[in-house]
Amino acid sequence: MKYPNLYKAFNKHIDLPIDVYIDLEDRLILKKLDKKEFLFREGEVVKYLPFINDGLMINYIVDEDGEEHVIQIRGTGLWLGDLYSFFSDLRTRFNIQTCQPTELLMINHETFDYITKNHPVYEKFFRLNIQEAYVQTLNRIYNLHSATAEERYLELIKNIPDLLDKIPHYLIASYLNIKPQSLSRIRKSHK
Amino acid sequence: MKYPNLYKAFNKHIDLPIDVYIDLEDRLILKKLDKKEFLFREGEVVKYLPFINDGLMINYIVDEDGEEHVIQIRGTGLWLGDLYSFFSDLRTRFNIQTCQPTELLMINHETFDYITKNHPVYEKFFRLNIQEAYVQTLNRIYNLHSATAEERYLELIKNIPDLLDKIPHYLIASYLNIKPQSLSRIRKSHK
DNA sequence: CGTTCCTATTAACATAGGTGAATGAAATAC
DNA sequence: GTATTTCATTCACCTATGTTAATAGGAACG
Repeated sequence: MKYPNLYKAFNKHIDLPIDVYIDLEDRLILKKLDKKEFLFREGEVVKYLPFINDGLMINYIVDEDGEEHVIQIRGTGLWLGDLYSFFSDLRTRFNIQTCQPTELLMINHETFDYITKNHPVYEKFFRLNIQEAYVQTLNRIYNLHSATAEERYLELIKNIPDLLDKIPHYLIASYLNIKPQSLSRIRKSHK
Repeated sequence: MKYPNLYKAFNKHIDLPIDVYIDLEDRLILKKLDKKEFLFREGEVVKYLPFINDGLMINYIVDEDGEEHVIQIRGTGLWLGDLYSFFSDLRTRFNIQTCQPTELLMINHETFDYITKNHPVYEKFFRLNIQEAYVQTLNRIYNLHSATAEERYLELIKNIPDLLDKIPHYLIASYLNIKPQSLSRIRKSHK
């Protein structure tokens, strides 16, 4: 087994026999990106389902004023791409970029069709995986509605204590839906 | 065919043969709720996948201060429940309530297992359906990040012009993440 | 039918967070 | 190693939205 992180990620939702896993592992596309590299950008059609085997990435959208809005921050052991673009063949709205050198394991359409056809358990996995991501984003909306900027900041660094060292503060500010100046102000009041 | 709305909803994502649809339709549980009735509440384990055949519902979470935060508003032709609770058997955080008399078509576990086993196309449908909902919530986060309260209001009434007549303004305000007083203020400036 | 409660609106005031500008530190480029 | 850009921080000031309170119209209820 070359990628235990991936195997572990599958087994969070389903019981995956080793040989069924290996059948997929042999077909994965390995991709290594440097810091600040793009996996894909707005306007492209996404051709892969990417799993972050090691690293850290963000998903952001640029608005009409050219401002970047960080929608997701995800690291090792998680998936981050655009399922919708992948499955619909429509252009994505998202920009997916690394925050540090990152190793990705990617599934293309051919492999996805092969594994779901031959091992239906994978279809179930992807359904459960998306469900979890979906509920997470609903909770994120609740968080944006019910918590102040300060509370969101404290919760974030509680969940990911070393995040401040790993990615620029202005991206964290964007994720928290505040300006870098406000993040500074909040951080100052907690020193 | 008793429920063309449902058949149409399936065919948005997949090609569903009539007989495969009928096999499901015969197993649906029909539920009629009055205005302001609950489909389920926080703390319950959700036993059904509910489709809104006719009506309007909201999903809200109550915070520690007792304040309600409307996370979703969904009407005829859409699904609204808690997939995560349904599939994980864990208690839900959500309160799902009608805003007007509503007719629901519900799938229980037995039926879900039966139809996905006998007609794999349904498994695919639910995956695609969740994906769409997931991308919608990501866009909602983007909207909360990039648009002002006023812009969110204008976009909402553009998309659902008669919403103001259908549900209390304080629920719309909550969905927009503002107070009723602010909604009044915004509405006043657009008369 | 009047009473009670709930909702929407308005206004005066308060505040969290935004804006713009200045500074220095750190990263990157040459 | 120096020059240049990028990033984090601070400050003074501003604005959108929250807060509190008062009012009034309707719906629900006995």
